[in-house]
Amino acid sequence: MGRHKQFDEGEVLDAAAELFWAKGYGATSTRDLTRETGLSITSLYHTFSDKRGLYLQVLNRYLDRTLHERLNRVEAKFSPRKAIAVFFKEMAATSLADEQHRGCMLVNTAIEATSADAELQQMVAEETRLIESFFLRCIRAGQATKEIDDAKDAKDLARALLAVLMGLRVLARIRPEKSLIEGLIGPALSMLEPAHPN
Amino acid sequence: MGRHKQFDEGEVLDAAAELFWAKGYGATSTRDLTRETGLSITSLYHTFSDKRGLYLQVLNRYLDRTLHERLNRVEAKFSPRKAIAVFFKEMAATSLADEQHRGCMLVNTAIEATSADAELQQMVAEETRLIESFFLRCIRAGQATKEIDDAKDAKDLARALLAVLMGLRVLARIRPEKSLIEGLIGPALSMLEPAHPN
DNA sequence: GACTTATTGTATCGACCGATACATTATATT
DNA sequence: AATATAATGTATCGGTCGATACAATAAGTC
Repeated sequence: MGRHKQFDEGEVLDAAAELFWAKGYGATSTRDLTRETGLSITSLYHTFSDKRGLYLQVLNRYLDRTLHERLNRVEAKFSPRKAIAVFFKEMAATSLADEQHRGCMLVNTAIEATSADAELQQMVAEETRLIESFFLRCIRAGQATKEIDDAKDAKDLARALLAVLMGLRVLARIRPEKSLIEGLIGPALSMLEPAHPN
Repeated sequence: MGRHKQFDEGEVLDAAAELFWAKGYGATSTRDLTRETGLSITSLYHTFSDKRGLYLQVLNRYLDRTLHERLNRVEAKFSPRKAIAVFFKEMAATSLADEQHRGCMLVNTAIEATSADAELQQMVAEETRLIESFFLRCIRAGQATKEIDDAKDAKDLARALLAVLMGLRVLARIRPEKSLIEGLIGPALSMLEPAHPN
């Protein structure tokens, strides 16, 4: 065998994520990446194939850490209704805590990825289906226990929640105001509430 | 005086919009713009100052035609509750009718514009406040006539509707499915409904 | 019709892009 | 220690970027 890597791959992906997340794929140059990661351009290409390969690994790492972990955790830990609420509250808190106002890397990718990169588009679309199906499972489970209004269509409810989430993440990037981001959650969650007498 | 322009400025802006809307600002080159508009690079720069100046004019024209017109029309023509519903339904129809799945140019700009262009960011933020205030006016007017649940906070309701709209436009770009885009509107509008007895 | 002024076309600038060639260095195996 | 192999550093490739210089052209004013 030969020489060992002198860097930690995870740390490099984190450093690259800083750039890709804040500036997007196109606006991040390979020079930017060498500066931020400390790696030479040769090592970058040797390890991650090319710029797009690096981006895909960065995005997958981001999704695992920011999204999948949260989805799994809240679904396992809370009642259906509560899981959705906690999910949104954590998303709001995470968004507001980011001083760079980078928004959501998935949403950013969704907007930047054109039809020229069908594979990436497909990946992003699939990820939103994952979120939608989380909402749908929670809603159906909650409807079974009357925790959630079962007069409403579960599929459409899940779709609406997905839209609220995407919107929250867009707004977090351009208008990272506590009152805006946190305020919108209440009415969104009220979609789930059973109708109550006046 | 000298020679007259040999092109219609509006047509040029429309042609440029095709590119900027579909590919974004950064991914559209000045060569692309000359090809699509038919203008020489000299005329482009002479007329619109530079690439960014052209983009700003394109965006403003887009907002006037796609957003402002619709806001003014539905608010003047329909009851508050109905105005919001028609606004969303038209947005859904417009989104689904776009075979190129370009989404919303305002949302696309919101995501692509980094803190490096504070002026553009401010412009986008201001535009979302315009939409939010439309929702807020409708909600308050609807609450006064009991057409909209007046037990809910009008500001937060408007914020939630804004998020749904942004989310709808994101989804329209990556998942332009009729059932998804149209389905999410029902639950979103149900946020406005007065609570009803079981 | 001479002159002025605005528009247009061509050719090109320096900068930066993603990517690679090639030599060098370091480490595991034998 | 010799050798094989992987990681690294430097230098640079051809291509494209946004923008401009400059000459040519056309249409207004006098």
